[in-house]
Amino acid sequence: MRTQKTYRQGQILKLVTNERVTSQDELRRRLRQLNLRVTQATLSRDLRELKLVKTAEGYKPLSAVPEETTSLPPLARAVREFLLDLRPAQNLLVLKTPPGGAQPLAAAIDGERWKEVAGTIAGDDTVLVIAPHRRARAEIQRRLEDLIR
Amino acid sequence: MRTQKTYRQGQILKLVTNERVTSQDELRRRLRQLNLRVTQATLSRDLRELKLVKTAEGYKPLSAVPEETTSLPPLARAVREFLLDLRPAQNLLVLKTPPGGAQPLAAAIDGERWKEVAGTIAGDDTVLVIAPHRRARAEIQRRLEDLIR
DNA sequence: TTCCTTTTCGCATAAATATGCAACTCACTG
DNA sequence: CAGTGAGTTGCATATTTATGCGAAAAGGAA
Repeated sequence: MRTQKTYRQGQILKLVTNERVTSQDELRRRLRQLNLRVTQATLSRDLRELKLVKTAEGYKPLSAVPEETTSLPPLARAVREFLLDLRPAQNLLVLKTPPGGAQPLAAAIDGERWKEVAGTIAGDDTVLVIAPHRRARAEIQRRLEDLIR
Repeated sequence: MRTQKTYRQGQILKLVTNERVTSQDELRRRLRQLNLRVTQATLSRDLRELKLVKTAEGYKPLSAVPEETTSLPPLARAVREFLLDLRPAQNLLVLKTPPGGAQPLAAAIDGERWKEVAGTIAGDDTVLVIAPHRRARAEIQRRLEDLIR
């Protein structure tokens, strides 16, 4: 039966997109209800072939996700690429980057034209972000930290 | 040190997008070279927070991959949604679907206007695809099977 | 058919990942 | 300050996933 595998993988796709399946063993049990009996080992192989990945919310397709980097807004990209450390100091925020990363990161922040940012000063591996007051600094910090994830 | 975690996750992002990291333990060793010492357990938590998933090619971001379904060409979507089984018979191809799935699947195939397809007939849960000859049938079969993955 | 090659799959187990729990650190509060 | 609560981490271990290998099945060729 050549179509056995194809059929099974079709079912897997269907199951996985419709409900939350969080382990291969759970998937195995669901398939058994459809009268498909296979081992976890086979499912491990199937999932790889189908490019389904395990997430906190169950298995999901990963068809097209090569370079998310190229599709991100500039600041998000810069933060992901350069921001190594971030520390608050009153109304200031000190950002650390790898050598040479400060200028591009500062430029990206400037580019956002956030009203909370009074200005930035970039050295080689450090950016100083100046906010009018602590409250503003906290907000900037929050936004940057959100971008990291 | 509140920024410890943030810093580490920044490094993880950087590492993972630049090189191929295939296990948490490997990631742990790479981080150690940067003088970041944490256990695999912590990395497991970090990866989840960063929404990085394990793929055959290493860890990858899963930020934007909610509904691939909506962005797929119609046939690919229909195949994924409805095609349960596929069996060749000379110059014919018999496709099985869940009840009611045959019409939409057949419509999607028709929509492709493949020259190898002489025509289709759709019942309730079965589609018959008619090809001019075996060779053409094989080609259609191949394309459909490719779409499954 | 019969023989050969390729693919699929289970078994057993290795490898990798997730998590309950307790320790520790901060930031605050009374 | 002591006390409280939230957040972070390591440890130990449970749970989950991957894989080497051999058996069986499928697909072709002659």
